[in-house]
Amino acid sequence: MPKPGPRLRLVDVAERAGVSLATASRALAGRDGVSAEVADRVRQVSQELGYVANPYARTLAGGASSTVGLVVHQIDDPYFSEIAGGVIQVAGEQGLLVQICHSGRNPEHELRQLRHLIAQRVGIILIAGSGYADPRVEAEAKQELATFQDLGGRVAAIGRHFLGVDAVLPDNEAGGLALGEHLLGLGHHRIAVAAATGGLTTVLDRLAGVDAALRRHGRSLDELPIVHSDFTRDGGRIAAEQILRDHPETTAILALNDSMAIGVLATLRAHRIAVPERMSVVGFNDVSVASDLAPSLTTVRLPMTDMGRMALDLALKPRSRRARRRSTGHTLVIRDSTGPAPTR
Amino acid sequence: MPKPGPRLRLVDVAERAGVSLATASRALAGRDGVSAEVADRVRQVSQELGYVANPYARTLAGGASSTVGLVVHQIDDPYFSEIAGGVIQVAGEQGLLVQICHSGRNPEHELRQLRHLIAQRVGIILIAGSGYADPRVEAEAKQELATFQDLGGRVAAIGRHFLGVDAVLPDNEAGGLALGEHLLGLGHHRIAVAAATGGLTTVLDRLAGVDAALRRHGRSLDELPIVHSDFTRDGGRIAAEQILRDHPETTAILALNDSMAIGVLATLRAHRIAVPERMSVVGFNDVSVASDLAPSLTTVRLPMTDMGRMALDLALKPRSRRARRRSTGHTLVIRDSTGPAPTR
DNA sequence: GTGAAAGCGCTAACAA
DNA sequence: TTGTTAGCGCTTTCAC
Repeated sequence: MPKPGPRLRLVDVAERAGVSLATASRALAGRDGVSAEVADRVRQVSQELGYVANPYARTLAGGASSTVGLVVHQIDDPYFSEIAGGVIQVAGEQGLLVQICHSGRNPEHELRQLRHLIAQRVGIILIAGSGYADPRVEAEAKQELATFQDLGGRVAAIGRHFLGVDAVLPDNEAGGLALGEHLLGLGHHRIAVAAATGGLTTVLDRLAGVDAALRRHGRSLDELPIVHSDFTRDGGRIAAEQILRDHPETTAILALNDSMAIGVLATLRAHRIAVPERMSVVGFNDVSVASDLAPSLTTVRLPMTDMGRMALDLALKPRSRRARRRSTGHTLVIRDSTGPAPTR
Repeated sequence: MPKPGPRLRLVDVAERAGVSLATASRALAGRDGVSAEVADRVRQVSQELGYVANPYARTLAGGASSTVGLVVHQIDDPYFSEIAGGVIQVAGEQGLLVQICHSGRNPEHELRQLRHLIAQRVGIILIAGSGYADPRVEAEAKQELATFQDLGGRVAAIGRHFLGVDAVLPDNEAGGLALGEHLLGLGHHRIAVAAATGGLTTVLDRLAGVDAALRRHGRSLDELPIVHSDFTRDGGRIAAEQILRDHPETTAILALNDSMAIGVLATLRAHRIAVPERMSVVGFNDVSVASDLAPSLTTVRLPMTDMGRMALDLALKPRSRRARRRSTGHTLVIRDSTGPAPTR
């Protein structure tokens, strides 16, 4: 592995500006104890020379770590890549670097990544993706993050409530409610749910929303077939096959995210089942391709890019006594994959 | 921004193992000059204590930088997020960190990002996305990367030939040829091309392939309408609108990437033009949704995830005298968006 | 307001 | 084979 070469150092800037190392450092850090003119001159010179501080030296000397660690399940899942896009935007504006690593939807692996990031002394950790309903699974990560924060690190979560850190929380329950109401409003009584594994809070929250909608109509989630699979297209395919086999009377499939909905649509197409004439389908998230599918997908829009931005914004604020929570809002986007329940 | 807290240091490990700092350093780095037993004991102790080296101190002291800088146009473009997925996989296996930044399809911004990464002392730079046909545009980046390499950095490009560095090169020309042959074989004579801006080598290479196919049939690219737009869905929409307006006799649209093809399909759907009965459409890349569109998209598959892996693999090898080139291979994937040219 | 000097934790010469 | 020591480039006391 390569070694860094000789480059512009702060002394060079200081020399050119005719000040001491310490003054130059203060000026560039924007700390006070430097006269305005001197500070300006230093910044000017630094600009001209194209000086960029060596982050290793800076961090080692007890300065700020300017790197953000972002933990996602899988970067090539559009949900996460859009979030990452938002994070990278803000980071770019702030001159921060973003390190991305995969947790692979696996709590143990996630914990390893977390520890690695902490050992690497990142300044900020952003952790995205559903949390686990079982508090024991979250406990270690929570502990690790708490220690990290006590040592001065900053943390924000995206889509997890039980980590004891600042969090951006998608409107999962409200979104589930909106989808449920939408399908019920179209006259669907035989609704099946394509869900991910039950241990995820995202799944539980979205289901709770659906349940709330059903209860408004004097029904409940218990009556619906819920097939548990993965939050992926393949998961959607598997769930759809099972629904078609075990619950042929179904007129609407509610997939708990868009990836699953895409898998559901593919399966229905393979079975030559008309959407929405014979079967309505809804997803969740509104990833960018949702509008380009055929039929285009009715779904709940979450502002993924903004969620990434919000998370980093939160983490850039000083830590507060209590963990902050930011709700994302949501929008029901009605497209062509849903229609009135077929009349028999 | 936070400061790192007090943590385990190498001296602590050395002390516990009853050796000096230097010996401990050597033992953990796996360098020789340490007896096997001592080395083992040090590693043992380090393990037990859960010691992880401080990368800032390590790098500052002239050690290896273990971070990889990955420059992509836009991480939430599936082409790039799949590449990033491959890079992150390999990096995870090697214990490397991946820093991702956006160039935003803008040579100047890309140059800034490059300089920033270099200033940040990353050890490896991976640069993905089409290069520019104008050598002057590439010149600065090329120069910057050459200097970086001379200082011991490693670089690999994905999809760019003119950077003078190791490169993973997608089969753009051969893929273009395959698509051209496919459409001509279906009897299409009125083919229009939805291309991105002409300054990109990817565009030129793919067009060259199409031209080669045409020439085999006694024709040439000059006869075809080529609409230049962006490598995005919106770009595809704009191009399709223009093609429909100016070249209504067209029976096949060849989009130079899948994003554009998706935009083209959306536009055709809006115009109620049947695909493939009245119009065939092809894309390029085979992003994962291509198979889930309706109609599913005929396209050329590039192994994006592998391309990411290959690029990092290349960069991890020692630099060779001449820049290496790895071709990716490609596969024509025929799906439902192409059919025989309509007979009049 | 400014400068001199002491580290931060590590690697790599240089000694032993 | 092992230990000692001088930096790497920066931030931050502590003097002035």
